[in-house]
Amino acid sequence: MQKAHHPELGEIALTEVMGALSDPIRVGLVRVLADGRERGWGQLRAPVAKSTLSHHLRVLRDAGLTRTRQEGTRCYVTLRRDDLQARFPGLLQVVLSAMEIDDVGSQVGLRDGADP
Amino acid sequence: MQKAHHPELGEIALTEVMGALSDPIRVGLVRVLADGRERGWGQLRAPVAKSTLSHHLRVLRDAGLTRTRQEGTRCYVTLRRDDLQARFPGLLQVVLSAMEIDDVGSQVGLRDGADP
DNA sequence: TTCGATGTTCGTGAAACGTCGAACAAGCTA
DNA sequence: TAGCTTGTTCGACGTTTCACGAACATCGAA
Repeated sequence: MQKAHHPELGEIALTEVMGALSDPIRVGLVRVLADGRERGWGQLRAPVAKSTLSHHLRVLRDAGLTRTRQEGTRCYVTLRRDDLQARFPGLLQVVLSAMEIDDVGSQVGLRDGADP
Repeated sequence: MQKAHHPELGEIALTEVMGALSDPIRVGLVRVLADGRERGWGQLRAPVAKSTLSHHLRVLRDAGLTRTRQEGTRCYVTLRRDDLQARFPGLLQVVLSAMEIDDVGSQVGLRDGADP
């Protein structure tokens, strides 16, 4: 496990963000993280193999949507709300609303036992 | 040339919209159409072969972002601003702003002679 | 009717994507 | 030390995407 790359604020590209949000699993992950709380990798529940989940989290990270922090063998993920707001004002908010409207990504959630 | 399929308002899917906006050429096309005016196919200028341009316009159409109208052998394209606003309020506006910020899609424009 | 202009469709190829299981690396724990 | 847990990485596979030129269909003009 090596240190993950996170794009700087100014490096966040719109087309990458859009591409990252073009997959239901990833949209679901963003929805789960939408409340701004940090979540452990293990708390995330998605109907894919763990290698696939790792891949999707990487895409989100590379696009600048999330930040991953490592602690021992565990990882914690957060949505980069402030950075996104600074880079593309209003985008995240509106996209989160759109996710609700379309109810996309609802197959992703938190493992039982995670606090709401 | 057969009649193109346009998704209904309620059929417009967020992930498809996002996917459609994950390509610089298509973002550029949306920017060109952002003022709400109808544009002829021939007015559009993009650094790709015409078959490729046709492909991109199809992706935009299938995603519900644009509407294509046929008149004789010519096609006219418009952005479905009202439909998008109804389906995902605020999304288009915010994305258009983000396009400006990132200056993505500026390689696409109008052919000389088209009124601003 | 013949010609030219206009887009779409087809065939192709290269690249990217989503998915999986297996293998791996790194750090706790016993 | 050995073993377990956690997540990443590595092929492999099939699908999708983007790109092009060529062929085609359709309509208007000559």
